[in-house]
Amino acid sequence: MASSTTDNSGCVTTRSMSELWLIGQTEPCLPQNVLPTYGQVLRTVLHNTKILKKQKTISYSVQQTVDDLLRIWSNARVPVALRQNIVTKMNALVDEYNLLKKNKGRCSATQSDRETVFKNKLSIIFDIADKDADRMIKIEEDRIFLTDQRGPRLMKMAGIDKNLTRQEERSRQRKEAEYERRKREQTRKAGEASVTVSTWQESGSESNDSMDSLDTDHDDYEIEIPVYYKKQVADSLRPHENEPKKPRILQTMLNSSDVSSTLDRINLSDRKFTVLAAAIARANGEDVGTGSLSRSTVHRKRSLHRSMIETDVREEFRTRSKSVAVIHWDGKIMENSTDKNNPKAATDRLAVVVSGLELEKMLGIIKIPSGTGEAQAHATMQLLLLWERFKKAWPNIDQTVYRPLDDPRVDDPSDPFLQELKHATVSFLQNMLLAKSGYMPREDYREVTELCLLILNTSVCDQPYSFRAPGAYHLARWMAKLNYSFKIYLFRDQFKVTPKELKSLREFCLFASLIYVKAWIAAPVTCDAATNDLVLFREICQYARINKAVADAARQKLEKHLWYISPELISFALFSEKVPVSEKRSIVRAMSQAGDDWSDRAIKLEDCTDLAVKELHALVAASSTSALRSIGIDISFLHVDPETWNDLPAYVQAKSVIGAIKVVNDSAERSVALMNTFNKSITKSETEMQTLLQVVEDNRKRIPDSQKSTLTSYKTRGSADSAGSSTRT
DNA sequence: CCATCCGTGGCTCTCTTACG
DNA sequence: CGTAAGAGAGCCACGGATGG
Repeated sequence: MASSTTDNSGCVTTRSMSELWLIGQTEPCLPQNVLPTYGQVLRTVLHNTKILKKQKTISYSVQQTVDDLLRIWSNARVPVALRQNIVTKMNALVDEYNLLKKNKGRCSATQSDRETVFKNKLSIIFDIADKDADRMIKIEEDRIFLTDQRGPRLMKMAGIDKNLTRQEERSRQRKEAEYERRKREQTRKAGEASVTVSTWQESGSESNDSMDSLDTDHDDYEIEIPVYYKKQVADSLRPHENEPKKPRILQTMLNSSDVSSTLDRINLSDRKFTVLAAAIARANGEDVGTGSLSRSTVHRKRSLHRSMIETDVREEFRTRSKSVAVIHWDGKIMENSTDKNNPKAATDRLAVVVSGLELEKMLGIIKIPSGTGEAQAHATMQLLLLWERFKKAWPNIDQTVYRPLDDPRVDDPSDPFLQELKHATVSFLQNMLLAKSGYMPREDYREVTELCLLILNTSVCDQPYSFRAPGAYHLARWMAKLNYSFKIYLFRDQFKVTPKELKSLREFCLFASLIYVKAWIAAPVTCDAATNDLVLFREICQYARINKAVADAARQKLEKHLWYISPELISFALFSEKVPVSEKRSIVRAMSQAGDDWSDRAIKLEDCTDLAVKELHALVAASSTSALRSIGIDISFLHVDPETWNDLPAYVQAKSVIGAIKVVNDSAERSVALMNTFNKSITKSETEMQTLLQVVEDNRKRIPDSQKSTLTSYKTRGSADSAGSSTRT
């Protein structure tokens, strides 16, 4: 606010000055649309005497206030008591207040009781109605109004509702402040004018006269102004020469998208930056009052810059040369901070990242909108609660005593399906563990593998397996879910779980250990993805015999994720070791029959019917060949028999290209971590969140560390900086 | 005169801390 | 150990200021 705190004298008052003990801010006049309360009357009386300091006595002020009061009551058409009685009543009020104030230092119970009583009294009506008023009032509406004013005090005159009155009250206060400001501004301008005159006429007396005529109150501030303007006038005589460069760091900071993006990156709130900006500007010798600086301004500017940077980043990404790129995604359950209706609900966030040659770009982090996503999020959240319990119980659990899966269905001799699965899984996982450790993408994969083997009652190594303590669940959602469930299930004897929980845990572990883990672990191998997915799909269909509900749910889920057997990617199967040569021949034949038509795009496999009995070559479509060609692979080997492909350099090279495409989600997981950091800060709106994440990613990329060399040389984004500031000036 | 900008108040929510 | 209070956050609406 412009009213400076240095003005301790004169007509300008500060809030702290007009603050009175126990009753708050003084009021220059009574409220016009209600019947005033004790508090309002007292505040007005004291305003006239204490604040204005016009040498008005208490009794004079009381008289004035009584007049005002009578006018208001007559507006309300309520008959009032005799004037003399009102004056007496008001004097008594002032006396009571003064007496109370005199003893305010005392800490006795009596005093505090008195204060409370008095405080309560402040908010009730200062009743000056005639004692027969109720009988005398003819209009029913007026009677209701008086009754209301004596009680809840909700009504206002002329039927104005409460909100409107509050607005009016605000508006009135604004007008008052504005009036004071304008008065000072006039004084200041008068000072300026007079100085100009005085420099011309070499006479200072006139300026004093003009100021006197304008305002009788002088203070330091008003006196200083002419000096300043004298300097200005003096400077204007020789312009562009000695003019001190006005520091404009405030504007520059606000208009710099670089500053804005850095703020986003370091997760600084609007308000904090507002304070910081003021401090910086002041350190730079700039008057904060001249520029625009408020939390709202900062908020708007940041929002603006965010969207600008985002469009910039997107445009840059769109126009850059395209090469082979892969989409990664990774999900995590987190609290849905951008949903206003239900902020505590869990949602499934899916980070989508595209990576390729010298390129890694986060496309966005989306909410999974589908019902299954929500249901899954809900389920996982439930599991998290269980997990929390388990974590607490962990220290008391004997790690050497665990019980593997003991479901009778596995050993059912009438149905060998599960047993076959078990054998396949165990041998697969053991191979996996024995294979060169480099194959394990990450440690948590290994853990899941080992847990799975334990579930299937297979020893992992000679010595007793040492379990990891349950950690934070910052893992990818499936990984986490597998991890929790396996561990809890293994120690189900030592950890209290409800029968219902146990049942669902068993179902989950059965399915996961026999089918899911195998597919999950094998998923990173690009070349085998197609055939793996197909096998997985078949297994799930067969699993319906064991548990139809689980199988159906899994199949529905999988049907949405069958990218690798979509027409465009099915050709990757040509490079798989797992696909028999005969099948490869069929695929090639199908490809040559289907032609090479890029226009028929099909990223997603639409038709899932009969998938369980289809072979890979049945999924080939027109875009299969062209997709292969489009990523820069020499497809000449297609004309040769698959038997001899491994001898062809073109094939070997193509295979390495395909194999190099990462299916593992490191980058996506980084993005998830990013999302996690900003989940509950800076913004609450979804679109802002998206732009924010883009901005932060961009900033992190441009400024990877805080070394001086980095800081001095990083490329700033957005040339609109200077344009922005110039338009403002 | 109108469009746009700016600052403030107010709302709701979360997180921390002090207190009983 | 639970709870109330307070601080701090984002965001929206509103009204005044301002500049073309």
